[in-house]
Amino acid sequence: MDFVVEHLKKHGIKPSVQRVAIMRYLMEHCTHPTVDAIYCDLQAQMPTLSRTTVYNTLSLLEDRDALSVLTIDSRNIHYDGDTRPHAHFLCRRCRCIFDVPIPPGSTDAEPATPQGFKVEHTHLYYDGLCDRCRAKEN
Amino acid sequence: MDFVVEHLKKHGIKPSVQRVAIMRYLMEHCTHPTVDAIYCDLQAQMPTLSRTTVYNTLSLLEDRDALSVLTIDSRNIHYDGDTRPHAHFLCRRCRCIFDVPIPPGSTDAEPATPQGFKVEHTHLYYDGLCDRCRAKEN
DNA sequence: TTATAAATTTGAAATCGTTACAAAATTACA
DNA sequence: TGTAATTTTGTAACGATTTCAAATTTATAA
Repeated sequence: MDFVVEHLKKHGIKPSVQRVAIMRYLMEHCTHPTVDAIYCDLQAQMPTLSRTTVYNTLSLLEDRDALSVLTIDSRNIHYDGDTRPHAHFLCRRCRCIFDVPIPPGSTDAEPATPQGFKVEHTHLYYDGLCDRCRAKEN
Repeated sequence: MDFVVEHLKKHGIKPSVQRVAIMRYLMEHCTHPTVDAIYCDLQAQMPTLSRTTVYNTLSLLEDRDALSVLTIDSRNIHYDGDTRPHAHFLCRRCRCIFDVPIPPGSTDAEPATPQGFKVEHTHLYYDGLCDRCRAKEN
């Protein structure tokens, strides 16, 4: 079975044409796309696709933990189809988001949240300048 | 000299009445306020304060690293006058943001960013349920 | 002090991302 | 095949943020 359909089913989501297309887009692109990027790219092949459907679907995927929501960029929400643990880096100049491995030491560190708190997700974000932009900056 | 004025000067910011009021608000409240919270609260004492000034000032403070911008909540940007390293927890139910100490092990862990990248800020975010909401959830 | 320039603040209008909602289309099921 | 449930769609509304030019305040020089 298609790995995208399988992924949706595993998270209790009925695989409609639109949902599969959106989930596939997320799993096949490592660009951490915004709603708009997903909508614009997919609309080329699915002319009837609605922006609302993209919003609805991403919201559903989020609720079922089938994707990761990146809030690293204050200007736009980005989405990541790769839910395995990894950190992210946002370049403040080109505004690209890069995947970064979690530093070895910090993986095992337990969140120091107060008693009774239930941690469901952890996000490690960096920002600064990527190599290209760092060169251009001077 | 007033510690707020001092803080602004240290970051190369001319301490106007509005800037001091906004920076003071951030330093005296540990609520991680939104633009709206800052604006509404301060307007009670400063009736002529403009929303645009709050936006302008927060943007200036961010550029000069005089505050910390929290992107943990996808619905709203929050601001933190405490720039010392610490993590944050967002409750998905009450949407409160809590300060969390950085877990001992992870502090020294160097970011595993690619060669040539310049890390300027690090953010560690958790989300889930706070103790109160966890109790109510059932 | 007074005049002039520079910096800051203000409010209105525009913009942009997101949500609400009801109708249309599709899918599941009796 | 008919009916109910689910999903998708497009429009309108909403809310946060930005733009922008005028008004105000502050700094500087005569």
